Amino acid sequence: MRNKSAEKYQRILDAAVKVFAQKGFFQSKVSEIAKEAGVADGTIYLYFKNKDDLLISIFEIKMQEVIAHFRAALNQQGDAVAKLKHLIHMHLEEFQANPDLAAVFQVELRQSSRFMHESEKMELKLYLDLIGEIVEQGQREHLFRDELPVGLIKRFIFGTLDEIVSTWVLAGRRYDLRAQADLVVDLLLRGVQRDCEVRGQGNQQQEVVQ
Amino acid sequence: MRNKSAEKYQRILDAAVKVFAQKGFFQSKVSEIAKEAGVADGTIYLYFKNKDDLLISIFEIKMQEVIAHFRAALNQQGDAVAKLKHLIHMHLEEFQANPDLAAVFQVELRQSSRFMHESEKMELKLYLDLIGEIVEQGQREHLFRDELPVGLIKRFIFGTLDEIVSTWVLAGRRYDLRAQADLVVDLLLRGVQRDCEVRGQGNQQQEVVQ
Amino acid sequence: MRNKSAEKYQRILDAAVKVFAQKGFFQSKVSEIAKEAGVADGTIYLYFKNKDDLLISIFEIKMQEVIAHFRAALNQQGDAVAKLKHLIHMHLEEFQANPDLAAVFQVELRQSSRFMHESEKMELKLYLDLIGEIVEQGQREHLFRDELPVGLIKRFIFGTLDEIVSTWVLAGRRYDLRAQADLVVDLLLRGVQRDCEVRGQGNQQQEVVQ
Amino acid sequence: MRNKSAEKYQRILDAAVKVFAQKGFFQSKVSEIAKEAGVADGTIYLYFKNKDDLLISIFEIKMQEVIAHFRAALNQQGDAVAKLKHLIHMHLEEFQANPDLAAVFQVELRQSSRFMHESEKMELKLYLDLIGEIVEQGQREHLFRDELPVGLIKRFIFGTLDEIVSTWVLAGRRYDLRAQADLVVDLLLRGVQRDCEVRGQGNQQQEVVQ
DNA sequence: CATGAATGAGAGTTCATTCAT
DNA sequence: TATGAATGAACTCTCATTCAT
Repeated sequence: MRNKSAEKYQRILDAAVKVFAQKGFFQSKVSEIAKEAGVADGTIYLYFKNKDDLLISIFEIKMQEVIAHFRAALNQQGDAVAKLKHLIHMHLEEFQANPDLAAVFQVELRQSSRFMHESEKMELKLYLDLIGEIVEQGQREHLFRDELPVGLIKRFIFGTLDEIVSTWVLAGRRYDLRAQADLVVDLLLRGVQRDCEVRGQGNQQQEVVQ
Repeated sequence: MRNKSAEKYQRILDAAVKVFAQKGFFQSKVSEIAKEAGVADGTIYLYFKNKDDLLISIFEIKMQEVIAHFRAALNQQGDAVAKLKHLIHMHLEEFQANPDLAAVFQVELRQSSRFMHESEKMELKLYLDLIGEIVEQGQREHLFRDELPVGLIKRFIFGTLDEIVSTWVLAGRRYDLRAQADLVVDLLLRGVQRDCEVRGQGNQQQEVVQ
Repeated sequence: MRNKSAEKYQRILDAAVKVFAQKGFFQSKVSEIAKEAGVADGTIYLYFKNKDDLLISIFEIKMQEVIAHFRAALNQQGDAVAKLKHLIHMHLEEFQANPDLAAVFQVELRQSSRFMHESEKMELKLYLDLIGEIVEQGQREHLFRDELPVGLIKRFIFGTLDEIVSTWVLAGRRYDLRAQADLVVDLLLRGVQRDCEVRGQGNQQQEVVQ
Repeated sequence: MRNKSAEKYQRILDAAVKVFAQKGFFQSKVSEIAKEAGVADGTIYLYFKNKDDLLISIFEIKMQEVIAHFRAALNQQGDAVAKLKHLIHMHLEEFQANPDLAAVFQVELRQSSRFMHESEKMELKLYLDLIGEIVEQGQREHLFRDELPVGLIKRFIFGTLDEIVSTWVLAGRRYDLRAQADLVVDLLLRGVQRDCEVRGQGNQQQEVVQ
């Protein structure tokens, strides 16, 4: 029972990701998602409150998974610079590997009035916290500029990553997102690292947007 | 005649900005916009093809105005660093001064499938070009790192600004956007300037996000 | 399930016949038909593509029924003259018995641009074929003038019947349509029968139009 | 003034015939007719009460012209048989020469609820009267069967002509309508003429529908 | 738990008609 | 008379949600 339920819940969620990614939130019909998931329309309402809830749930579930996964991986890393590098790589790789999810996160999710206008987004805060912890560690380790407020820096880092992914999604996900990872690392570190230790890391450069 | 028409077109456009900003694109009813503009529902269709066209037109018209205005202002500035600083300030001030417009640009516009999926967005390209010109000038003047591809840098700059504004909009436009200008200037310049000339500009810091 | 669906389909079809007959196609609202059928507006769209399709379907379904019914009845008759007489009687009786259907066929159906302009009307062709077969049989039996082209004669017969019914409908269906049957038989037979065998059949006469 | 007005009235009427014929009554927009006539939308309402009135007026005006014209021409003819033959020829030639008018009369006019449902149609009665007079003359001259009621015979004649024209219009006006005139004359005369004088007129036959 | 037929509120859009100029 | 911008009532169709089976 448990498992069957959980499996159907998952199937609906995956179908929703796929359909939302393809058609956009408002263009997606509940009946399409149902068909994609191989269930009846009404069944969806046994697992989710409504269409909006379906979208929000995608975000919440996936973010929880991602945060748990990232947090575990970061514990394997040493100093803040190493952690930040790793986070950036994982962030980009995650979306590269799940392009439909990327589309939903970067575009469709923002079409849910509930998501956009309610200030909840607990999971987003948790992700920002994850970044914030790295920044704080970096400042404690005297690797990061400590005159910068953490609240701003974590948003700066997240914002850059978010923008990179959005641009990639809107450009049709045609180029290799991971290839930009090192460059992004370079740019972000230049912004946040203390002066002495920076200079002369990345001069890598490959595939370029247009 | 001319003026009356133009004035009504403007009134509808402004009403649409206001209503879209308040309610979101899909939640906004054409009849609400009509009422806000003080015209009949049908009148809107004398000036715009449909609801989608209304949204797209807001973007196009406003971008054209902004680009013309910014370009003129930038011509008053000297080197690329001065120009970039000024652009950043203008960008943030513009949205600060027109918060409804900011909401439409950063959130609602992305809800128009036509806007998101059609690769047009000519005006957006023109704005990126404007940034690109500054970057190229900076590289010619040996002020900006020339090993970085212009296409990426201009997106990096735009992306950061875009994200800053989006964050502000989504946070309820409660803090002073312009106050972040100098910090953003600092962060972005650190990323793009050549090593020697950077260091030790901004350590300013004021109002902070949350 | 089967039956419930079929029954609802039928109910909507009958309601449409009634409303179209009363108000005319363009004056009929889908919501009126729904109310008449005792279903929700949206239900109609589960069974018919749109309002136009509803009208076309009335024609197709009813014609299929009529053609099958007529063809079976005609097989009971002997020579072409007997068959033609019987067809005329059945044609007029059918509409007399279903005055709403008559109104839809003779007036409203011609208001559907799809019906009027698309050259389909397969069922109409099938009905003309039915008449054509009688004419051909009549020519084979040397009962009908064989110098006349079948294509014209069958249209002449159908046209006369069609006109008789239209006149009756437009006159408010106030008189007895069947009473004209024998006269029509007389007139049509005079037109198509070979010279020798005609003369002196009908001198019947009763109820007269106005 | 008079003339200018009359000329504009005429222009609008002609434009309406053309547009109604092309698009059908309900698909025709008043603004299209205005453009075709080279006047402003509002101007039409100076000459006609509304869209329906425009359609009715086409019928009335044209019928008045036709009746006057036909009546004059028929006075040149001798007996009822000659007159009927001439009427049939004129009827078919008139529509052949004005195909747009034919489309409006045979199809679009029946889409005006006012035309179809109001029992007025004075002009139609006048035309039926014209035919009726021929029939009465024919009975007086002992050329036509006098056991048949005039009311029926005139409708039979009109109905046949009407059907012939309708069939031609609905078939796309692709064949020569006049070519059928003699055949129609033959068929109709067989129906209404007294037995002795008929037989052996038409064996003509040419172009045939499909 | 699952189904999917049925619901019905709701919104975008059209277009005949008006009326200030 | 003539204009044509403005009006706003009205209608078709969609689709999230429900509930009897």
